[in-house]
Amino acid sequence: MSPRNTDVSEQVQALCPLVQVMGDIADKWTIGILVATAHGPIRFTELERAVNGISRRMLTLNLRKLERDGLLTRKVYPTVPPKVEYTATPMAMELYDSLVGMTSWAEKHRAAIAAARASYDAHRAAAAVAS
Amino acid sequence: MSPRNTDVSEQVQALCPLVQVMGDIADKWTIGILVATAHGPIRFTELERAVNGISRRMLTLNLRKLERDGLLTRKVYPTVPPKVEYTATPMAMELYDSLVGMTSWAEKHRAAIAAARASYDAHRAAAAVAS
DNA sequence: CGGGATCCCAGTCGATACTG
DNA sequence: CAGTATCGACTGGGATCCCG
Repeated sequence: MSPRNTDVSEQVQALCPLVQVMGDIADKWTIGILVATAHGPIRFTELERAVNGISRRMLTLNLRKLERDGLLTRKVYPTVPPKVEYTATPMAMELYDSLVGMTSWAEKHRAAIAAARASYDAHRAAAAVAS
Repeated sequence: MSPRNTDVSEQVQALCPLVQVMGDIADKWTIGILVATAHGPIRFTELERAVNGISRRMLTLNLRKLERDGLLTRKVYPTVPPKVEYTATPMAMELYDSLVGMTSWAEKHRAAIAAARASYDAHRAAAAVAS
């Protein structure tokens, strides 16, 4: 075995596919990409604009990851200039419903969350002064 | 303006609270913690075991983040030894339904995902040999 | 147009040790 | 028990250049 015991966590990952899968889905960009692709085939540059603030590199990386997981299909049209379309698979469409639930929840409660943060920060600032 | 144009993304973050909120929720550990806390008050060490593979540090960090966002309440019992309970707020309970949807989706499709990965990797390995 | 390859910094994470 | 503090390793992710 490896001298580093870092692989304890690797073993956990191996034993728990759920964590593995969720770790892939529940990442900063994946949700946005999935939501963007769920409305039908979409091109690379369209995605780049659709997913607020993502870089070309991260978009590519995430698209590959999702393609690998079988959530997206990549269709290349050998034209000039090239054209590539990404489409959500049925499996991804199933997930999409839960995703919509999350985003609508976020939209509904974002004001409350902002308020909670402000309150929390104010409280901690006061505590810092008192110290 | 700053010489670096890195802060373009910072501006995007500021303009889009949704991305901000989702970035917090859709992280590797948050989902697990939320699911674990949704079943009633739960103690720190119980959480540590419940959330598969999380380190003590990350647990603390995430708990603070969720508390700040108003999703968790932290109740301290000044006993010896100390006892701290974390409870999901109503807002978090609303989110919980979508979370369950995601995890059950993951559980349902994890085999298909594993197969897709294997197929994808095999395909790429073959392509590498052919090069 | 849709990437791949490389560089590199900043932040994040895990391991470990210490504390009330 | 429930954290905090510190440190080093790793990596996410932007910038940049290039290619079919």
